[in-house]
Amino acid sequence: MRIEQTDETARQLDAVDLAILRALTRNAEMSNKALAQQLRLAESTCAHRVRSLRARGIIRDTRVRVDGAALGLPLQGIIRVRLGSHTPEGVHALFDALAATPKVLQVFHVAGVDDFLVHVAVEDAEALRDIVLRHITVHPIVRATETQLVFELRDGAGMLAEQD
Amino acid sequence: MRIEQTDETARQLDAVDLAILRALTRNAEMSNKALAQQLRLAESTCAHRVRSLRARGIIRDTRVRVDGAALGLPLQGIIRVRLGSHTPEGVHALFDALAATPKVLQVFHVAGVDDFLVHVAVEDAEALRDIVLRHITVHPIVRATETQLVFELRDGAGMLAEQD
DNA sequence: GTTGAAAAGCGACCACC
DNA sequence: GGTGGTCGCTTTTCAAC
Repeated sequence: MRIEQTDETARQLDAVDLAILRALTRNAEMSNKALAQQLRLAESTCAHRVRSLRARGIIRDTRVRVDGAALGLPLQGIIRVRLGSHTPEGVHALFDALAATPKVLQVFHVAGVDDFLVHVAVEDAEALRDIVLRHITVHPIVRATETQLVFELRDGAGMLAEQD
Repeated sequence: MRIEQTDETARQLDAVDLAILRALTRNAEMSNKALAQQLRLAESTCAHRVRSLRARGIIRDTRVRVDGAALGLPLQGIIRVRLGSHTPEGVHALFDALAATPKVLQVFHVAGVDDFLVHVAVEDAEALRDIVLRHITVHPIVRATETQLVFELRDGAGMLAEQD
């Protein structure tokens, strides 16, 4: 584990903070007691650190992750969206509409070949078509879409991985 | 809220289960007591439901989300990866390597124009180039990459949204 | 910033409906 | 499947280092 901090934002995070973030990023159900034991801290110290990380906004929130298949949404897709016009109002309105669409998990507003990448979870191929036709290409601003089926989605090593 | 369940997998999830999932998907820090009050359930009933959802794998896990900018990784990108050959061993090995790369948040294995979409968080443009050159295009199986900068990433309405 | 010890709150379990 | 009560543990708080 690297101890010294290099850049200005990370300077306020020491090795203990990073260890806490690593643990809670893997499993946030862990009790404060267990976390303190693992890091060889007093329970009160550990609780204090965690509260501070939340207060500073470094820990944004805590969420459960739901199994899509168990919910009847076994299929995932990425819909690449290209626009025909790019007025700020039009782009923002579409962004809002995409994010508000049921079964949409994440919306990436990107620079590059595409304008948006829409990650969705659906029950079957027909539901996927429904989203594309009834929620995306209905917007006149959308010039073209291209849908990619997700075979598998894995978590990466993440922001807190040791450098290699 | 729709009460009746239509498809077979969701049949085992009633309106109360869905309400629990909706709440914990937004904020998993909520205490069992608060959750029970919100849903007008007895605390023991509520706890029983939540434990059952976990045991059945419908709730996969609980995680904190960390602010990338606060950690010194303010830039996000999507790297689209196309392969030159598609042997199962080669594809799997690359999948493993991508998921194990520091600063990689998610890896999508997809069908379509591309083979993988790699979502990364980095400190600056040079770090992005480093990932592409030193962790992705180094693999001989990779034919081409195309990088898209992420302007903004929003959560969608999600799997539990009411149908519209 | 860190610690240990008391007080307050919470969740696990039980018999019962 | 849902209810209310008791017990044991965890978290919070606080004075002190």
